[in-house]
Amino acid sequence: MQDDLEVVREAGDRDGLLDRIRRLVLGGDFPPGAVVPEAFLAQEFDVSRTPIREALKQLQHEGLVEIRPKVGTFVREPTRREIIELFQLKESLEGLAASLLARRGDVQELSVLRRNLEESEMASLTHDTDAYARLVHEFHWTIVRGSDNRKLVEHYERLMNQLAYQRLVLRTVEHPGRLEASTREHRAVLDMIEHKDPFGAESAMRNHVHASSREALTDPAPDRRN
Amino acid sequence: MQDDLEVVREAGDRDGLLDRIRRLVLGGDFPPGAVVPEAFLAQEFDVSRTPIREALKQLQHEGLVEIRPKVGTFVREPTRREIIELFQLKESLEGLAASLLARRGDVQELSVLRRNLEESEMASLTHDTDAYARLVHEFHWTIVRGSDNRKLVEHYERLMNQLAYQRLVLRTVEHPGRLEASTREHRAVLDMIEHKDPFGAESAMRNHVHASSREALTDPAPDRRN
DNA sequence: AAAGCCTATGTTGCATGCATCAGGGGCGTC
DNA sequence: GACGCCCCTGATGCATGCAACATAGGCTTT
Repeated sequence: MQDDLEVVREAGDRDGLLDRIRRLVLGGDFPPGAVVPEAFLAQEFDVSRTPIREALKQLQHEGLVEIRPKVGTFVREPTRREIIELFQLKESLEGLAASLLARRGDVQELSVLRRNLEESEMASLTHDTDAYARLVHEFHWTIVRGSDNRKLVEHYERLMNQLAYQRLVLRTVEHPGRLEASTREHRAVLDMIEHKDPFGAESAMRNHVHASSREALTDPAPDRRN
Repeated sequence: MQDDLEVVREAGDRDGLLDRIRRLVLGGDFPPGAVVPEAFLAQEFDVSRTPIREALKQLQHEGLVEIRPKVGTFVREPTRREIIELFQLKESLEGLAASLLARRGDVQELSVLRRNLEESEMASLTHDTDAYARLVHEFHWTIVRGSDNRKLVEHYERLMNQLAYQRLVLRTVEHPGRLEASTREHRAVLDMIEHKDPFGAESAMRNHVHASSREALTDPAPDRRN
């Protein structure tokens, strides 16, 4: 049930080098805006600069870093505007995913989602926000994977990488009352999927994402620099 | 009004090398499934293999080629299933774009779209399918760009690259009666946008994409190998 | 003749070296 | 003291060379 997506190694990806560097960047080990010298990464991963450069170029393509020619590679922090744009996309893609899953009506996914929802309610009651954030993450991913549309999964993955989801989800979860509302919305989505109502599922999911995005974009940790 | 998107050169992209190789691959100059040796491209573009490799890795990431480690780079032809998946995404993304444009109600884009629609009707009457295909292409791109959501544009671009649009659009256009129906659907979309009705615009656009995708996936040039 | 091994070849994967250039700091000038 | 010029440093961008490996084809063996 864990991230067994993308088990396939990219060509020549020395033991998943791309993934490791991506985690380094996403993990916030580097302050956003900081430079990430190729030589440092090369030494860090004990390879030459060549494969490092290839990986960095991919990360640039993914929008995670910015490579300023002849200057260096910088960790890219999405602007507020980009976050809004990404949430609009998220709403659309997850809506599609919910719709497709509802149409398929796959029992396998449904039981996973039901179980997830139960655990979420538990975490909600005990106010275990960490567990809750993790469960939300799994809930959404399960639905996206359940769409059985690999291209959708790929695009969603790119999207989520750029959103640096973890922090934002935590923000959302910390809003008073949001946690309970979120759970209700999840249940609504699951209901619609169980009723095999693609349109309703899409609508419910979009409502949910929209709501959570509004919370993610307000108050806690203002950080209005962008 | 031409593809002035992505004018910015990627870092170290020796004069748009990535774009040039992408065009080579998309242009069908290589038979799908054929190998594209790095050495050949290196000679072709008069650079060393290093920047070629970087570009090829990106193309793999875009899903346009497949790099089999230690074997070679192969032009990737989407399977029928992938085409279906991509059209589902297309429907969703263009629906979002239409919705956003309708909400913005930008006059600039509207006049472009009106003009495009007029020309389309001309091409429809004279059965100039080439011109029609080009106009359809512009119509959709104008709406996507008009969404004023750059991330959406980026994802759409990736999507369309994988769809090798040209061929499929031509297929669609060659369906009897489809050409007129397509024009009507375009008008419906534009109407909704002009009325600043996001929901209606999204719906109209999704209907249109869905219809055209159904045609694109049937009869002409069966090619059921996948 | 069929099957299996083995070598030959073409290609990739990566390390290394060098040219190039952006930016910073020091110096001189006004 | 402020401004501007110039060199210097550090990093990148790319070419090149070599090792490793997947595949094909022939050869041997049964």
